[in-house]
Amino acid sequence: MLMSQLRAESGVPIATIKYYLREGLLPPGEQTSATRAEYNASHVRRLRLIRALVDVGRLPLATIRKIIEAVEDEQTSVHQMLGAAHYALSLPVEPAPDDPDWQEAGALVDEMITEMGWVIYPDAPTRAELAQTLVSLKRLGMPATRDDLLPYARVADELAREHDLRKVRLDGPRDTAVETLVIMQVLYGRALDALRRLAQEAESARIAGKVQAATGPPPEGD
Amino acid sequence: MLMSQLRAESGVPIATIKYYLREGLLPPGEQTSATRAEYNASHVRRLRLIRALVDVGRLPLATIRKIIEAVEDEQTSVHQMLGAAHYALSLPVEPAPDDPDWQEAGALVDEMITEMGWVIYPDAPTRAELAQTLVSLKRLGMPATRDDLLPYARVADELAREHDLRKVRLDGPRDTAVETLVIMQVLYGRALDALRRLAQEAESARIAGKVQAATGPPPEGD
DNA sequence: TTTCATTGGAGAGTGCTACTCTCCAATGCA
DNA sequence: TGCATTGGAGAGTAGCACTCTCCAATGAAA
Repeated sequence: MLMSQLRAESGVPIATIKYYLREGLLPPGEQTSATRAEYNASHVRRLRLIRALVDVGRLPLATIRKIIEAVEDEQTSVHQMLGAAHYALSLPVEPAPDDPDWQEAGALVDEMITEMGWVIYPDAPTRAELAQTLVSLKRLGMPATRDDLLPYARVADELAREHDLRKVRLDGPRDTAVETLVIMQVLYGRALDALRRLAQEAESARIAGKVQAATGPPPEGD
Repeated sequence: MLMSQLRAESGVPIATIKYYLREGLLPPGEQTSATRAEYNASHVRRLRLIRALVDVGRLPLATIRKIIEAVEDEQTSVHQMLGAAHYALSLPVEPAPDDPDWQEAGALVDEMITEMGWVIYPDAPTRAELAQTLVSLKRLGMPATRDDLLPYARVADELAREHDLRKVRLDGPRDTAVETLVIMQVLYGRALDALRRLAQEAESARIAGKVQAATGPPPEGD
């Protein structure tokens, strides 16, 4: 498959494909002559993954590249790749160990992890990310208590056990496993986000008893 | 409160405050002379809201502005404001009515909404956003069925009913209600995202029976 | 009363991301 | 032989979110 066919299959413009090649997001094709390279179905698949993570998942290319690098490093196990993917997906947070709010938030996160019986790497960046979110909530005058947080944790646990990880074939090919996992995390995350909005809208309409007022578009859209 | 004090209270640099004023994200202070304006606690609160939505929620300023405009329009009811906020929060999606994948996804979304007993405005952009996510999943070779989706919908419904909206005082002041709602949607959304990652990590570690390998940092961080 | 740092405001400039465009020589199909 | 296509490199662009510079008016301090 030549680049123009890759473009046709994936829908991604050639200039963008060239850019992804340069950035290392897409592995080079097999060079058949000085001006020809052969691409295959894995390239199409990779392009579709990138586009889904960019368009739907709103992930920056730097994050996608980190995930792809982990996938392509033959040294890492499937579980290390999962760790690397989670590492890449968490927002960078600078811890403020002197801030009492930060300490309190960290303690709450740890307490909740214990309560849920989760075994988590102590330095997992996701811990810090969650703590940061709790700090923000407190600053906004809406501190989250243990009881506020636990329902969300239980729901996350249920979804991870019963659904997210059920789709991932951990014994299958390495790249497929992490790809599936990232897709479950990111795209189902987006779906869950949208579903929460739909549920909120429905519930708000129910409370208000008047549907149209609750759901009309704003005065001016774009 | 002068601008320099507003800066001290909120932690936001003066140049940025000025920028937010220009962009209409922050209402002007009360002008007391040609070179002096008085700010108050509502300005501090607004700045904290903006920073939380930017830093934690990763929302673009354009989205935040739309939400703020809805809040500040005295004409709209609390429920219209909720609609406007959801409208602003949904990713822009261009529908492809000719695409069979799109039609199938839309049908699945409608079926699920009916199944959940939700009453949703027919043109709600969140519908289209969810449909778009389903199309992406299909393109990636992981089509979501009714049974894949319903558990997530049930979870969203439970959280909206039992937690998200419980915190919102719909009978209270307009601005507070929408602010609370947006915070619940966006910040708890981030928290849920992080919790799902923690739960996945814990579950993956449980399956693998080896914690360290699953959670170590990637070969090179930044 | 005279400094002189501060203030509000406007405009231009910056850094980053994610492309997108232009150019070019080598190639390979017609 | 002719000429569009290809791969590759570099520069250019658009949008976003600031950030910097400048300025005259001001008001607190000396």
